Amino acid sequence: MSDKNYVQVAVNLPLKDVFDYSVPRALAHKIALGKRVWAPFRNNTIIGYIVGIAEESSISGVKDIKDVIDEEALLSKDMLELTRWMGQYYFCSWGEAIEAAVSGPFKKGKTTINLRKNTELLPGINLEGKISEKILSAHQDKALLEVNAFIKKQEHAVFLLHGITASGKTEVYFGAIEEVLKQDKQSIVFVPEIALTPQVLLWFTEKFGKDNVALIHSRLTNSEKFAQWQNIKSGKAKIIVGARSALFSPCKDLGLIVIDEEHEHTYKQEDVPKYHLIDAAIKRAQICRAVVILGSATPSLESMYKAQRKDFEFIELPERIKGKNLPQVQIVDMRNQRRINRRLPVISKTLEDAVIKCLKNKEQVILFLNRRGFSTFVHCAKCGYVVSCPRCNVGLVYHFSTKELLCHHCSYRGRAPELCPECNKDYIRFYGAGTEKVESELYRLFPAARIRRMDSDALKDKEGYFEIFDKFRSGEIDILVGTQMLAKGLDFPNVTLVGVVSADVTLNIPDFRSSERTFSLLTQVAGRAGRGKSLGKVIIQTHTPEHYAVKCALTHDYNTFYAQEMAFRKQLNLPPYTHIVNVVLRSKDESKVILASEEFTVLLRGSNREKEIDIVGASPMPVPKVRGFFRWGIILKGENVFKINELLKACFLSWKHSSKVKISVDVDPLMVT
DNA sequence: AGCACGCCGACT
DNA sequence: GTCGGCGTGCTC
Repeated sequence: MSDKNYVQVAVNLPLKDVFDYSVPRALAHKIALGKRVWAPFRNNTIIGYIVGIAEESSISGVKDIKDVIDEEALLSKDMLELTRWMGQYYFCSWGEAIEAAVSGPFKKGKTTINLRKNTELLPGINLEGKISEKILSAHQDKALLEVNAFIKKQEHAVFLLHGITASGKTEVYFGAIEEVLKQDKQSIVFVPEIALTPQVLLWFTEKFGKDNVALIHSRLTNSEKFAQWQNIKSGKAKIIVGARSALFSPCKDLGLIVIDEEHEHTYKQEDVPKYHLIDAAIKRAQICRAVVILGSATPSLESMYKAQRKDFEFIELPERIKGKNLPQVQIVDMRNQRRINRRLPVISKTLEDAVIKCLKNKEQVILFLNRRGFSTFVHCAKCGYVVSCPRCNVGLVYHFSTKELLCHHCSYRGRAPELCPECNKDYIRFYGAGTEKVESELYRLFPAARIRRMDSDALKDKEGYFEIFDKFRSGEIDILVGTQMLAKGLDFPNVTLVGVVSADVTLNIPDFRSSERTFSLLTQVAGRAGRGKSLGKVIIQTHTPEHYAVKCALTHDYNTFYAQEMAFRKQLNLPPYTHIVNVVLRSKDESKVILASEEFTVLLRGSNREKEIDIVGASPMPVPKVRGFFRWGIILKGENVFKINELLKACFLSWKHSSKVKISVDVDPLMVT
């Protein structure tokens, strides 16, 4: 019998994947895959993860590991496989991917944590869980039957559940989870934002009892995370509700993954490893033969495309439940509005009248504008000077509440100049409306109404997300104005009017997905109207009423939107027909970034022998300067991410660049040009 | 990434 | 002289 003398160890550095270490005899019995070790590295000791065990090593001068940290493996075999795939797909090291999978309480080599008393999810509430028999619609019933067939077979499959707003997707999730429970397996349910977890948690605890439900998201304390982690690991918690990080829940036996609002961009992690939850969750489900349900009223083109290619099973819920009719949508062409003092009104006469009617009927109104602040454009009317961020060069936004100019890229703060810094004249003028401006207009137009603003600025003081929503639901607020955080799937039965102050904000973002974002946002926002007894109404103000994203939202027509948008993507060879890998170079020294990106582009082009990969760039990023760093990007397009990554890896190996230039790689980025 | 080494210019 | 900025190479 030969000794297990060597281990392969992954470390949290952007380096090669694994390092070999020898195992001293005294530690030999403690070695196992997925355990952490203390490893000598250069002249200090770092944490490593055992990802392989071998009888020999080709490395000369291997060092002994110093200690084995864990009694029991921290990472399961499945988790090692998942993280290895993540590293390969998202162009980071295995160790970096593992680091993302390690929960807070286990960071820095910790193995346990003192539990604080109050780690209960819903303190004071004692929910037993009542399996209430809801009568499903024919469509829901059919959907559930299809999903449960796979769950029963314990076979992996991905379902795309396209259900219009208020079509009862949740009931399908419930039914699938019940089926998984019969097998004594676990389910993970993802929601796009931490702010939504309490609501969803409540639904699930009401249904399944609070002992069966766990919660995972990044804002829990380490003590709370540890308690939840243990409940999941032991198999006690059967349903895990969570945000993105719940992907790494240490499930004993995972049978189902539900991703609600699958089109949401928050499912993409913005820092390394820059993974997309959908792809990573599908990978995890493949590994453990679990079923995945992706639910949305406006599926991402990526998911819909896969459904059409039969990579995903496709299910539709085409009707709203029990007589909740789709709201009537009306478009107001802002180009036809009468100017007042040479300015276009923020709120059109049509919208104003509709609000008045609502208030008269004691109904509630949601006004939506995806832009914070008061004035989004501050300039000198005499010489044209635009007040911009010194670190990012983008226009500063005037915030009325703080009387400050704020950079929405880097949070730079400054005072609004009284005289133009360029020509010294008293002609500084404020243009462009944000949520604060809408709020002040509302006070002017409807002095008797109870108005509240909800955006990330408003949440900073006194009231939180939930308090405002509670007050709105209980009728203490008549008009709620805010950014896209209002669009999420919450129910307000008394809301009969939803106004989109400007559909153009999202439409004009210079990104190839701006139409998709706009259509989906308009549809989601419109879905907030008419959830109660009375018919809802939606008013969309825009300067481009002829745009297909706006037109399709008008008629709730996903299929037409999909067809048009796909034609556009096909023409430009964009996702979902291809995959994009974005290489971003940044430096405080502008000439160094330009030089490096041009050099690297030449290198990439030279190595791209088969011409399989489309190389675009190098060019400055849409926001070329952020926090004083100049940014240039190279876009790589191809059908196969692994092939793009191969090319990248080869070029990185044969290229030395200035240490002043930092490089990051984003696979399947959400934003490019 | 983070650190040591070695090369240059420019200052008490 | 020597301090420090920066490119280069390496980490089992």
